[in-house]
Amino acid sequence: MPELPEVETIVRSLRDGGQFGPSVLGRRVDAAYVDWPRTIAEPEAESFQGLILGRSITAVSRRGKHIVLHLDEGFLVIHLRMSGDLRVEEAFDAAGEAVPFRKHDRVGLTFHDGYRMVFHNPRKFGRMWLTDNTRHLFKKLGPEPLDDALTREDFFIMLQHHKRQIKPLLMDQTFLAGMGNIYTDEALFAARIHPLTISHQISAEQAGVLLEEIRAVLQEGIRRNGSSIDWAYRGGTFQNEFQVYQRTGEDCPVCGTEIERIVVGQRGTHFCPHCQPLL
DNA sequence: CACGTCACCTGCGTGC
DNA sequence: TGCACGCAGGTGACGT
Repeated sequence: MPELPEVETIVRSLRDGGQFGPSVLGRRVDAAYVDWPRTIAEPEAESFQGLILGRSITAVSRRGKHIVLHLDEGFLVIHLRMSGDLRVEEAFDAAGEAVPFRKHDRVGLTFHDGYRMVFHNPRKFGRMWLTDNTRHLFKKLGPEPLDDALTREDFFIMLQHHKRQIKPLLMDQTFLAGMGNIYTDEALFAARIHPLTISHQISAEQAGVLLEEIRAVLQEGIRRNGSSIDWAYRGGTFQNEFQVYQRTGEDCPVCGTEIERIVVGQRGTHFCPHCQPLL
C-alpha cells in the first residue's frame, strides 16, 4: 500500500499515534526479530540484530516513499515497496506471554515498554536500512511534489529536460519522489493529459496545471488516510474517490466515455480517451 | 538517454 | 475441486 499519501499516513501514525497504533517516539529497542533476512538491506542481517539494540526513536519523517525513523544514533529507513505494512502493538498478552507474530511478519522490533513495531510484508519486496547517514539512500531522489519550493516554472523546465512518456516519468523517483500508479493515473486524469504524452510537448500552462493536480490528489489522498484496496486494508478511504484507477469499462465521471486500460511501462494504466486525448 | 523485459515474491480472482 | 493464468499500491538490473 505504498505511495506518498499512504506512507505519510503511516508516518503520522508512528509519530503522533493513530489508527495503526501508538506513537513510537521515545521507545527504545530491546529485541529484534528477523524472519526474512533479505529485508535488511544494510547492514548484514546478523549484525543488524545486535546494532539496533538499545537505540531509541527520537523523530519520524518521510522522504518520497521512504519512512525515516530518527534514532538517538543513526537512522532506520524503511521502504514498504508493494505490499509492506507497519503496525505498533503490545508485544505481550495479559499473562505476559509474547504475542505470536502473524503470517508474513518479516521484522519485529520490541521496545523497552512492552510494545513492538512489526513490518508485515507478504511479497518480501520491502527493505530496511540501519545507517548513520541517509545521504546515499536519498541522493538520487527527485523533489518532493508537495514542497512549495518546487514551482510551476521549475516543473515545466523539468518536463522540458526529458523526452519521455509522461506517466513513467512521473513515477520515476529520480524525477519526482512519491508518485505511484494510483495517484499518477488520477493526477493525469485531473489534468486531462494522456499518459503517453511526451513530457517535452507539455506546454508551460499544462505543466502548471499538472503540478497543481498532482498536489491536489496527493493532499486529498493524505486527508483520506490513503487508499485501501483488497488485501491491504489500512482504514483509508481515498479508493472511494478514484475517478479512473481500476475503473476500466466504467463511465468517465466527467463525460461518460468508457474508461480504458492500457499497459504503460508494465503498469496497468487507466484513463478517459475523450478527456485525455493523445495530441 | 529512453524503453522493453525480466526478476524479486505471495495471494487472489477468473475461467476452463 | 484443481489448476493455469493474469493481476497487484515498487524498483533495480539488463539488453537494445
